[in-house]
Amino acid sequence: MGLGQGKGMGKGQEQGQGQRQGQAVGHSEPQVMALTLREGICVFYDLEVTQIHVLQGRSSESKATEKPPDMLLMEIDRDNGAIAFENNIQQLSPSEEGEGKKLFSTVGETKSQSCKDNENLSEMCNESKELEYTTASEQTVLKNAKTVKSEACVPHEKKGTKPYKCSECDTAFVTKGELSRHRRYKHTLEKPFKCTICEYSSVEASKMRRHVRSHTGERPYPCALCSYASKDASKLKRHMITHTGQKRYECCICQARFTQCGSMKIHMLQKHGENVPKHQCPHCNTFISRKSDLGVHLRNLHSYVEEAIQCRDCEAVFHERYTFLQHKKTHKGGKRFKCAQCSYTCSQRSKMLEAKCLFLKEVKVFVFCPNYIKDHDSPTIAGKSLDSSAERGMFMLKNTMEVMKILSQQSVEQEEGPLETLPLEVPVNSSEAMRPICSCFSAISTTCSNIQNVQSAFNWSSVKEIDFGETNEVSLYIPYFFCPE
DNA sequence: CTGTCAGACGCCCTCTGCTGGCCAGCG
DNA sequence: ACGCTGGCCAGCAGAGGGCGTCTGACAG
Ligand SMILES: [Zn+2]
Ligand SMILES: [Zn+2]
Ligand SMILES: [Zn+2]
Ligand SMILES: [Zn+2]
Ligand SMILES: [Zn+2]
Repeated sequence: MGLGQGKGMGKGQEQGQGQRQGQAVGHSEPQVMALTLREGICVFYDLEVTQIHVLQGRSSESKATEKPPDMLLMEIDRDNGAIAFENNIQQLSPSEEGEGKKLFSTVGETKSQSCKDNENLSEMCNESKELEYTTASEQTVLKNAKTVKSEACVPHEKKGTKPYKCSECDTAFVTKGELSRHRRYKHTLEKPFKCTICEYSSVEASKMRRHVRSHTGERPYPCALCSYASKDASKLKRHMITHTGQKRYECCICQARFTQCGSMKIHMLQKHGENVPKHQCPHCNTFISRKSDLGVHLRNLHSYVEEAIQCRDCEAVFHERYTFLQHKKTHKGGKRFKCAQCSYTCSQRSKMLEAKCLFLKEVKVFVFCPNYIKDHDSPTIAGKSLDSSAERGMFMLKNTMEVMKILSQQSVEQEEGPLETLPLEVPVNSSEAMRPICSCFSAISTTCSNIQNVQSAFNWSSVKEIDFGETNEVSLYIPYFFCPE
């Protein structure tokens, strides 16, 4: 028990001293999520920096800035509990932060503040020290008093007990070993322990042992209450909280409670933030607040579907759900099927079939990327000159589809070597990767009511006359409409 | 015996991504 | 009206960083 007490207390002190906010972990983005409430302004670290797009707010001052979005300003509107995010901020100095009030709390700490309840005694003792940094009126306390820095706030620490001071960041340690370990973590980045299976390396041997379990799947820490087993002890401890139903983290604005700190941070960002960056889908114009949800979106709507999706209203076939849904909309309302030979129109292929006004013809086309078209006034395939304007139109038609980049890359590689600027997300030279082309084209083709329109709109008249036979040809099905008569 | 040191252990933290329930919008 | 769908959301676990403390070996 003495151990536990000492540990908890030491931890609080250390983290107060460590003061990672300003120095920001050095090798990675600032990760500390402490919010410091000071004159209504909070510094909000640790926003996702991988986000793709920043939504423009209603106010035009949310202009693009060179500043990396590793931290944003968050202004609390006390009246409505909103937090406004801005891009330009000035960072509070650590001492300023120390004077601030923390916006985060844990339920346990709130209880320990009142110094009663049946909290684990040692825990209370550990946490009680943190109380002096908080006023009862404040809603929140940051776990472990993370932002508290000055030594005045660490009364048990005597000067001189940490004689080993880091020359690069002023952090002090009790032993030389701690200092050298700290230097490896923060400054030299020396990682003597290398994994033989992957590229991972670590500062400490124990970290390597822990890492190796991710390869072996070994789970030495079984839960006594369920079938779960963990790879390390702290994961099991975290898991056990799920059996108690305890929600240690509380949102200071709406008092919603959460099981994990990260959940609360996401909540605060998404629920109480304004101008919060969103993720834009690279394939469509959808903006999604969470990166993981964008992943779901990509899997559900933009992934290749092995089993072809057949449109009920026409011959179009799709391997991507999103394209299919877009296509379906074209059947809505308007009479998209028009006989090229008479005035008959209808909205569904089936009706056209009933009227014996539809048949489909297969044509083949080539695909080029914009760079290729740009660099080749007269692209050739199999020695045959192509109508560049027609091909250009062809490409422009398809340029929005990511998969076109794949094909484009393929065609460029054949003639010019790799193209460095186009990202690849599915394997090049994969026949599967080529299939969605049909879906793409089908979606586009629905904008034209007949082949004449298609030809005039995209200047395709020459396309179907070309003698094909190269690898990057694509079969398309163009609807022809005519009356049997 | 005592101090020092390296290695080991354990804790706490963050970031990340998946999952399934919820719910509003839409056909 | 109703079922479906897809974004929103909290729960949760995997992986890893950083550091306080313990422990055993060893030198003085
Ligand atoms: Zn340092
Ligand atoms: Zn490895
Ligand atoms: Zn369990
Ligand atoms: Zn809230
Ligand atoms: Zn999309």
